[in-house]
Amino acid sequence: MKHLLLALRSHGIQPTAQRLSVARFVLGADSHPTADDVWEKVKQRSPTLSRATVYNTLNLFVEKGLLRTQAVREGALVFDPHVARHHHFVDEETGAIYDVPWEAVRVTGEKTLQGYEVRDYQVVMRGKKRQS
Amino acid sequence: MKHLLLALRSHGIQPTAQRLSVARFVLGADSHPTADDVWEKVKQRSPTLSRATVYNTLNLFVEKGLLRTQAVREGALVFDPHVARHHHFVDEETGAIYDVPWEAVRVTGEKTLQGYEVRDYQVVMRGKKRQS
DNA sequence: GTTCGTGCAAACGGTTTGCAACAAT
DNA sequence: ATTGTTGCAAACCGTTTGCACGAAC
Repeated sequence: MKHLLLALRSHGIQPTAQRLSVARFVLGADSHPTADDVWEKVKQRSPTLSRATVYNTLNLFVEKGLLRTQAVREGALVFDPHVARHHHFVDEETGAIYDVPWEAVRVTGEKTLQGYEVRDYQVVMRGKKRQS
Repeated sequence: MKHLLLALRSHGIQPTAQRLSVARFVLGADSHPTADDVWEKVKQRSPTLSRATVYNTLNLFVEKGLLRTQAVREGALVFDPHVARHHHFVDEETGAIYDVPWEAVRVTGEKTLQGYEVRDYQVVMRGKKRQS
């Protein structure tokens, strides 16, 4: 997977075997895994990889702009490889988080809010996902 | 403060001294305190009140509909006495969370999202609060 | 005297950190 | 030789839980 290597290099991250393992899983997925989700998955292919390395690597990726964290789930941080603006839908029954395209929902009025300089925003929706 | 007593009673909560201490702080504030914030503040007036009681009390209040939790802050749950629909603004520098009235911002398109049954939503904005 | 609430300490889950071993340059 | 990376264990923070004591109906 050459593009992973390039993705890391272009963000100023030295590509090591461990970092590539983490990258392969987390940059691909459109789920919104927690750090421990990542660890569980990555362990299957690279059983010697430690939890600390996963956490350090994820934080590094966030720092370098490859990932974002989302404070959508209670109790744990989730990582999102989708760094462009988008909204979120949280299934209240399963806790699963889905990306909602930026254009699917429109927000108006945020620019004229007095007292606040809004740099970024997103709509967080909750409910039930239908069979699709 | 009679109204606190009534607020608890009307939600089916036996008013005790400890619960009233917690209620006085958390139902009034329009900050969005974490459980430990509440403990710190309440301890000043009621030094014997234990952390466990604060957590239990806050959870009880949430269960009974006096408070909501908001998954807006990373790493900790915040409590919000404002139970009606509203939006949030997070100051990126201080981490402070502000309520934004429901009517101040309008969202369109959320009803026509295919695949999702949206029961609730809010806009989460981030940026810098201006001197107001 | 039974039920409910409290306080303490221990346990817990998610995350960070200190440090020694280990590449890699 | 220096710098950066890893793995382990311990520490840490926010939260929950078990249990014995105490208050209230």
